[in-house]
Amino acid sequence: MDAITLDAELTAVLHDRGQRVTPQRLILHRLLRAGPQHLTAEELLAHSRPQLPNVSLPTVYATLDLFEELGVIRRVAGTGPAQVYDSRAERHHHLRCVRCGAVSDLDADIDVRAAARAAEGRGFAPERVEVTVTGLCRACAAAGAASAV
Amino acid sequence: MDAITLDAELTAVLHDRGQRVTPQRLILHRLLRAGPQHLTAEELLAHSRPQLPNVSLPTVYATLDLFEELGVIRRVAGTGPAQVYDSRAERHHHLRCVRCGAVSDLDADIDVRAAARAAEGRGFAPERVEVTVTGLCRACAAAGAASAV
DNA sequence: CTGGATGCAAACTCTTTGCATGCAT
DNA sequence: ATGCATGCAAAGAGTTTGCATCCAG
Repeated sequence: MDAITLDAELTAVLHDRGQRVTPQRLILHRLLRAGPQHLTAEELLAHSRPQLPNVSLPTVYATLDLFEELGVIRRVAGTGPAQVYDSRAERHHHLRCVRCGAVSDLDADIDVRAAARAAEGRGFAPERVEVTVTGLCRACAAAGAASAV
Repeated sequence: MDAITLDAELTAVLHDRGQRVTPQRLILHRLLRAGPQHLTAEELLAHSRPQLPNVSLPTVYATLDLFEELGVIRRVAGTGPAQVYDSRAERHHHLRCVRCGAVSDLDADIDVRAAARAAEGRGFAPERVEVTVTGLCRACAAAGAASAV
């Protein structure tokens, strides 16, 4: 299956699966394509309010689960309380600020084969290898240097 | 500061910080050293029951926070509901099963400098680089092959 | 029509907070 | 004696579930 990046593609995939094409799904999908790459369910709900005044949080969660199953989005592994979803499903890596919790993409050519091989050697069937760099983002590093007097 | 792996070292560090050496802290520290490497607060509570019948969950959380601050343990980035703590603080990587959620260590020599350099290039001050391999653990791969008929 | 999807409300889990008591120093 | 740490209870945040209604097919 190819990437799902248009309304028509989402529609086709849903039909194939015998699932329905609802305004909520189409609009949330559009918002995920157009909006911030990393967001929580609550944030997506807030973004959708103008176009879907009555959308509910359970629907947002259900839709995010569905989109994750379709490979449209991914959950970002993290240590905070709220799940962060990533509207880019393709393989890439992340920076996470330990102070403000912000997540941003790290597009770097990291050789990850050693990790996959090591995992296979332990009987593990790797699907994905993700590299996460934790530290201080530019803003927090600056603020930290000032406040750490 | 060196690694804290003995009661005496924990005692010394706590004294240095003007904090108290309580039975709860000592026993939880011992359990973390001796028990499973990856566990949740609830699991640690359960493990501590025999030795600390009255210990409470808030105390476990407070102690885990403290130990994380001391660099004794680490939180494992994940997508599940419950925080998983790792009693090994030294740098290593993780395998996470997408089916059963199990976390295990991956000790592999992965060259992570490219990621750190890329992060620095974006104004990020990297503290740690972690590689997480997601996929199916041996048990779930076997079960999946059977049930995915 | 029919059944999957939605919205609402409530339940549930995990984690944090407030406060009185207790204990390490 | 001092005040940090604990235990209990309750609150809070995030997520899931149950169920009646609605709407896409």
